[in-house]
Amino acid sequence: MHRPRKRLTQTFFNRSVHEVAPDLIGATLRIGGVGGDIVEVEAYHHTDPAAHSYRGRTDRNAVMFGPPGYAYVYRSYGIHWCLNFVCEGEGSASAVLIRALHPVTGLAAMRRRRGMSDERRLCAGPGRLCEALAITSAHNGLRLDRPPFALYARTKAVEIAAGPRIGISKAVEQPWRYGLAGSPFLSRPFRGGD
DNA sequence: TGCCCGATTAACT
DNA sequence: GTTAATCGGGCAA
Repeated sequence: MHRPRKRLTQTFFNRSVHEVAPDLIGATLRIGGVGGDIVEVEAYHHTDPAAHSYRGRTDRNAVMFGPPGYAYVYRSYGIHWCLNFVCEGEGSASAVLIRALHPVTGLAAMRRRRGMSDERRLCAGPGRLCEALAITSAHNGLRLDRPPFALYARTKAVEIAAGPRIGISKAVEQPWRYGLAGSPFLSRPFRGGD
């Protein structure tokens, strides 16, 4: 006998990104039944110069200005897709970037989509993760508590590492990247020994 | 309008 | 270590 895992709903996301981001480490994310456990994320608050929402609303970032608990998907470098979860109250325009997963469910589909087999690299990076889960602009603005999304709270305590975010040029020293300490599925290790 | 840069990645040397 | 792929936003003109 076991309890069903707790689904993450709007209540979970209706908090500061700096609370939600570390709480997502160890949570389970599946899209269309394919996915795994979140091992790396980054927080982007609207007052943060590195956030897309910092300079105000545009067609691209409009979902960030809506209610929490929705997916914000954007095109990166004109090539890759990146997945974010919108947080805080409507209009706060803050989100958490999902950077890496420990692949668990639907490994064959992920390997096929990625064109490679190494589990450690299937979802180790925001663009790679979206390719493995077949996330595109079609997912932008979708609710996270309904299909095709399925999100569940972590079931065990985890050791969380924090450090500077990756690939940005503003607010580079803010330690708003969070990860599962020691995980082999991170896009990059944390300094000081993940 | 034109130009530069970016929450990236894989394939190079 | 470097580079190319490729597109939306921001800003100057």
